[in-house]
Amino acid sequence: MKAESYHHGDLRRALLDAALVELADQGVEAFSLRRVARRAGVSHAAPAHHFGDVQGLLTALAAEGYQRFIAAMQARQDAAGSDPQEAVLAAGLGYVDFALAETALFRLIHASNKPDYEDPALAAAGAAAYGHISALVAEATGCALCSPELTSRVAAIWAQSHGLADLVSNGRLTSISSLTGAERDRAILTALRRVLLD
Amino acid sequence: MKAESYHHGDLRRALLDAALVELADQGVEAFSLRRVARRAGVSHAAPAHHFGDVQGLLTALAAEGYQRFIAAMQARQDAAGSDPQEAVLAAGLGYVDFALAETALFRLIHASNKPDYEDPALAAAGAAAYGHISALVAEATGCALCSPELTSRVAAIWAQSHGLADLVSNGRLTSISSLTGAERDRAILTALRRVLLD
DNA sequence: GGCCTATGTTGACAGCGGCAAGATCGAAGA
DNA sequence: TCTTCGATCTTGCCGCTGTCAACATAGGCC
Repeated sequence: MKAESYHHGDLRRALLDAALVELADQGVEAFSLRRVARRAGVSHAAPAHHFGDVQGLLTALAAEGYQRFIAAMQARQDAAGSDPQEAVLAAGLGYVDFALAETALFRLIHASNKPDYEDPALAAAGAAAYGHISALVAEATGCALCSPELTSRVAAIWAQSHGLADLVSNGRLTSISSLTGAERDRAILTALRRVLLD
Repeated sequence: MKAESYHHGDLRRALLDAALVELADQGVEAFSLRRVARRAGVSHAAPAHHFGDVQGLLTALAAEGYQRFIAAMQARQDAAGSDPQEAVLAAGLGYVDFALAETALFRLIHASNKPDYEDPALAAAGAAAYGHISALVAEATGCALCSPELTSRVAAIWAQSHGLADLVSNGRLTSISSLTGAERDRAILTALRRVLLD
């Protein structure tokens, strides 16, 4: 992990970190691979050896994004009680947390076609996120796994969480995005609770 | 409206039309101003005289997008009965219709920061969309206009419609996006009905 | 010790958005 | 009717981008 040598040591990791900063700074739409390389202190063509092209880098970044996304939901669940229905609501709060804290990453995952979603690692990461929510809803509703009833309920909960996260992080729902902290949490919980759970 | 003359006649309109095609073809992220100009059969610098820069063009396009968006909701409402609650559900269906039929335009409006949302025309178009839904929910719930109760309910309905539209148009909710026609409508309605209206 | 491959660099290319300077046209006023 | 003037459109340039090919370096394996 030498700092100044010709070979970097862990350039792949360094590029991913730089890309996260670039993404937060510039957003998905203005993302520049050359700027990422500059941030990492490396020539503009170096990333190609690790990610192929810009799509490769964004695909890897999206896979990491899904992990952070799940972690954000899990963090709220850990803070909440063990009641299954509370867990669903907590996950919804975490969903919105993630959209607000890492908006660009959220958009990369949910509103961009730059990543390659056929990529196995990315597909797996996405499936893990779906599985996470699905399991929560299954517990809260008592629906059998893979039952039509469950998928229908998951769709409703997911859509509500996602809609809130997207609208609030974009500033489209000013009635909520103008709030902060506990007040915002309360407003989001109110909306989440409007979705029938049982 | 001469076709082959040096001066186009209505290049502004022609550019907007070409931009709609470009948007549908390439998506927001790969949108190219020069390609729009080529589509319109005009030099690459011509659009600048009508829209300033690419942001200007996309801003104008987004404003038109909002009108189409409202029209899509209205179309479903017209097909539905006059019951206020049915109207809300119909608008939700129209919301999803729009996201599926004009995905790129939907993304331009809801998940892009390329347009300038400070632009008065665009801000007005966006406010009109909010007002449209808000009025529907007010009628369906009997809440007073501008009451906190109403804004809270609007948030819930809006989020559900938006979440469904976004997830389905992105193919994230395969359980719904794999359906078509009446089957899909039914699945969406089921999810929409899970949001409490009264 | 000597090669070999992974990992870097440099330089080129076309396409992009934006700007400046020139060409063309339509219309308004002398 | 003629002329001038401003709006509209073109051409050409700039720096930026992503990608590719050719070359440099270094660490590991025989």
